[in-house]
Amino acid sequence: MHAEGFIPDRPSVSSTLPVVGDIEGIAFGGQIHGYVIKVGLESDSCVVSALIDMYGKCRHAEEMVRVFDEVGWMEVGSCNALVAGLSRNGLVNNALQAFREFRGQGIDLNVVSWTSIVACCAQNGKDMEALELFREMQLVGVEPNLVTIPCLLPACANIATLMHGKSAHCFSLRKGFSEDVYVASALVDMYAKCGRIRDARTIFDAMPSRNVVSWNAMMGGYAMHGKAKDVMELFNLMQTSPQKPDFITFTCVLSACSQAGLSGEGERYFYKMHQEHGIVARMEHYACMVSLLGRAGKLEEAYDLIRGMPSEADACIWGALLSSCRVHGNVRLGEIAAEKLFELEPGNAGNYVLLSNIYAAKGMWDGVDKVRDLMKSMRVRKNPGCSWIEIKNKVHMMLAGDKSHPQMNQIADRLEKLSVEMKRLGYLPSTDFVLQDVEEQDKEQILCGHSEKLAIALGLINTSHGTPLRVIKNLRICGDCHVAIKFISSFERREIFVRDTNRFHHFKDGVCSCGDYW
DNA sequence: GTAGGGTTAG
Repeated sequence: MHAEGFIPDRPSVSSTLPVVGDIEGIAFGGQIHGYVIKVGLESDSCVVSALIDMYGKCRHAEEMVRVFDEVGWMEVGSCNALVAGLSRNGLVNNALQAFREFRGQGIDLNVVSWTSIVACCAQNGKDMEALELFREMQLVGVEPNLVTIPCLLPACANIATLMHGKSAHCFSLRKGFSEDVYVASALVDMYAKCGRIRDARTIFDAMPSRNVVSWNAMMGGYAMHGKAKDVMELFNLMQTSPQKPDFITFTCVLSACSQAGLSGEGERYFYKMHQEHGIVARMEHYACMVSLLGRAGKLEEAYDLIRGMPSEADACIWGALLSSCRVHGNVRLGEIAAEKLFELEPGNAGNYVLLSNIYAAKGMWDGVDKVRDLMKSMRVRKNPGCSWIEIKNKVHMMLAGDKSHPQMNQIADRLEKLSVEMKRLGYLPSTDFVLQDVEEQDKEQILCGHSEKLAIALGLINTSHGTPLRVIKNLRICGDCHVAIKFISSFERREIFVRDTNRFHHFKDGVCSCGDYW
């Protein structure tokens, strides 16, 4: 425009800035900001919103806030841009604080404002807050729209609250939103993560149009449920559709192969990804491949792959190697991986726990002690285990060792009876999974207090015979609990789904869908 | 003719 002698005005500036933000071109964005001041557009509301958006997208949060503060007045558009910008920069608490302030100031917040804050919470691990704000927006008379729903659904999916997810689904059906590709893709994801993989597929099949996210959500769901065959079938079906797979599609395919132990298949996909689809392998793909080879027992090959990588391996990759070493009891490579991980993420307790489990499985107690001392000196504490179960539309949260649940006496009774029955059938408590420095008999007690066992006992007490139980855990499932739940699924004749940080374990008739490798 | 909110993995 400049070259041709035109003078950019308000609309030209307002429509150029978001593009600058999208490509993170702060140098150009700063120039436009200078131009805005020069020609006196700095108090135009559209221009201000666009500037805030641009600085937010370019990760210049301080400058973003400065622009907002300097205007001297508040208007809903720039407030919305600020909340979104804070959220995008991971400043959740600031976003929540700003939002409360806007409400206090009597700003007339609209559906965009409320959707932004719901999205902010859902994207930053504040799932309960997202649900609460969604309820509140309706209480104050702001009607959720087509965009609000896919912002809310990931929160339902994260904490697996089928009740809230279903209610958002019903809302979408009533409002005619359910065929929107964003809404439907988010529904597929939500149902899959709530353990309802078949419902997810029903939604997927009914979609009038699908984009790559829809396909990925469905394949990711199958992968999480350990259904590698379905992932590959869907991948083939996708080839006949107009949608091209992207790098996420391949993480789904590769992780599915890894879960199912299909190392040959996985290696072929890894090759095809580059050769036939022109997708360059990222860290995530290497992590899948390491896990794929490692879980198949090819630990040396996995280590070779890491050493042959074009760039330094990240924590996900070393973590995949360490997990595989835990599965196959490889102390040497486990120590190598752990050393890297202690360097890359010294505060991550999970890595110490894995290494300790490797030592414990080999009876190397001095190793176990060494890890415990290291954790002490690094001031790393094991995250408390936490499990949820939804029973009759109420979510119950159980913390490891917590005795505060109102039905605690019944839970303890039930666990005692389960323990007797399991031992009769040959269960031996695996006290190796207890990392604390306590007496052997106390270890068994600690295992009984694991959150997943508490949640399952609660579910058994409060649901009728034969009802499937669905439990979500914040950490990887404990090895002793995994054994115990297999027994329970068998003699209680219950299907039990446990979603841990990685995947679903579907226990039925004494076996688990993961085939005991995870 | 202009700004501000959207789903997927590891």
